[in-house]
Amino acid sequence: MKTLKIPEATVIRLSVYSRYLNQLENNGIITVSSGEIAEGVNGSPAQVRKDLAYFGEFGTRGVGYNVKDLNHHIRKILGLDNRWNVVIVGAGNLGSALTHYKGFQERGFNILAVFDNDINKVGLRIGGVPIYPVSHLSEYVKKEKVQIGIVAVPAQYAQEVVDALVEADIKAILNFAPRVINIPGHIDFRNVDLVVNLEILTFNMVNK
Amino acid sequence: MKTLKIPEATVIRLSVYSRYLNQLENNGIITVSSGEIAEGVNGSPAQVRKDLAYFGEFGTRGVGYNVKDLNHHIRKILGLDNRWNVVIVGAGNLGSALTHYKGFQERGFNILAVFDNDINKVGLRIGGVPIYPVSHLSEYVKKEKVQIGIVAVPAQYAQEVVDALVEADIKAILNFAPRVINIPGHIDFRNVDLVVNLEILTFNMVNK
DNA sequence: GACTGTGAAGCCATTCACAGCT
DNA sequence: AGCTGTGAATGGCTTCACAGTC
Repeated sequence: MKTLKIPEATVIRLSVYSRYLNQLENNGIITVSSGEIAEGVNGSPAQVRKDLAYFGEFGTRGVGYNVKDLNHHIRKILGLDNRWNVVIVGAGNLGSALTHYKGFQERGFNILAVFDNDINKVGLRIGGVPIYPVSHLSEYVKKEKVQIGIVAVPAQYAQEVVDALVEADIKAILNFAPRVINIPGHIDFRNVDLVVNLEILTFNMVNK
Repeated sequence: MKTLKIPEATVIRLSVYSRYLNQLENNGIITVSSGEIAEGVNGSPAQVRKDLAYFGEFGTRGVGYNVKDLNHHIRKILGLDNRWNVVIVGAGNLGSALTHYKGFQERGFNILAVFDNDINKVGLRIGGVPIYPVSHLSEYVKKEKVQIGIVAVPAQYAQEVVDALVEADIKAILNFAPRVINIPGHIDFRNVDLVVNLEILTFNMVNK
């Protein structure tokens, strides 16, 4: 749809703007300026305006932005105007925590099922979400039209889990396993690497 | 120490290179070229060389890099030549998962304690790590020389927990709460935002 | 007067291409 | 011949500054 290339940093900020706008909406605030948004998210006014300008003209000169309208636009831009089906692979500590995580539901993500190979976990539920064996993963993803897979298995199993998701024609994957993953370019893929994040902190502490 | 400004992207890649070099070391591989590293981490050879060149000359022309030496250098650059004391605030699902997470210990992070206000959790242990009340947080951080705090509390408590860590003169904070945090500039601070990561994926799926 | 939208400038990171070693 | 180290070129993101609108 959009052909113009959008910086990933802009997309990240849009998500943060949206969360801030939710807050303003809850406080009954009608109008907001780029400067106020900037203050609320620790950014700059010019950045806010530039980010929004990629997608249209949402504001009124001399006035600012309508909070509700703008938030609606941003949610639509982010694809949050309808809900997404998600599965989590790995029912260990991290997988369980992600399954319980309230923030996903609130933002339009339906966590449909968790997959694990531990025979003692299969059949149980995590906060209402059923646990199935990994052998059923591909079939389930196809049948239930799951678009997003979250990988929270130990590093050595991550590639095979990703392969199974790819085979099932998943659209996007969020990977928590600390391992370089090979994946065809047409699938959206992101890593969340907990150790790397800590090591950036130690680097900064040591090099100053 | 290092005055030259290093791109954050470079630091992230160094952490990934180091993990890949561990793998090579375990496989008994002695020498590696920038091209092989690039292949192993889905990067480019020029990028690998440029990243390393910020910190010195670690390779031999015509030959490549000594795996063990290079890994040692990178770990030192990242500040991993000695261990770090870490506390986790929040003993909920996410805090528990992070406490159990094996990857931290392996890379030199000692998780000393977890803090929570739930009276039913205080006094218990998570995989051997004791849970203390949040009221003891500042005192503990000072006394035990904790350098890194991980914040895994609900969003509405995140700022006050951060304030307590700042007051205790913590050096760095990794925040998992989906909330904009205000923090003095001299403290190293990073967000890991799970929802934002999913929303980047949905943005990419919708806009193609 | 206030605030948005945007071309231009400035800044930063990545890629290129080749000189320099082994 | 092979591979590193690096200045130069390119590409991309952010900031600036102001014209346009209410």
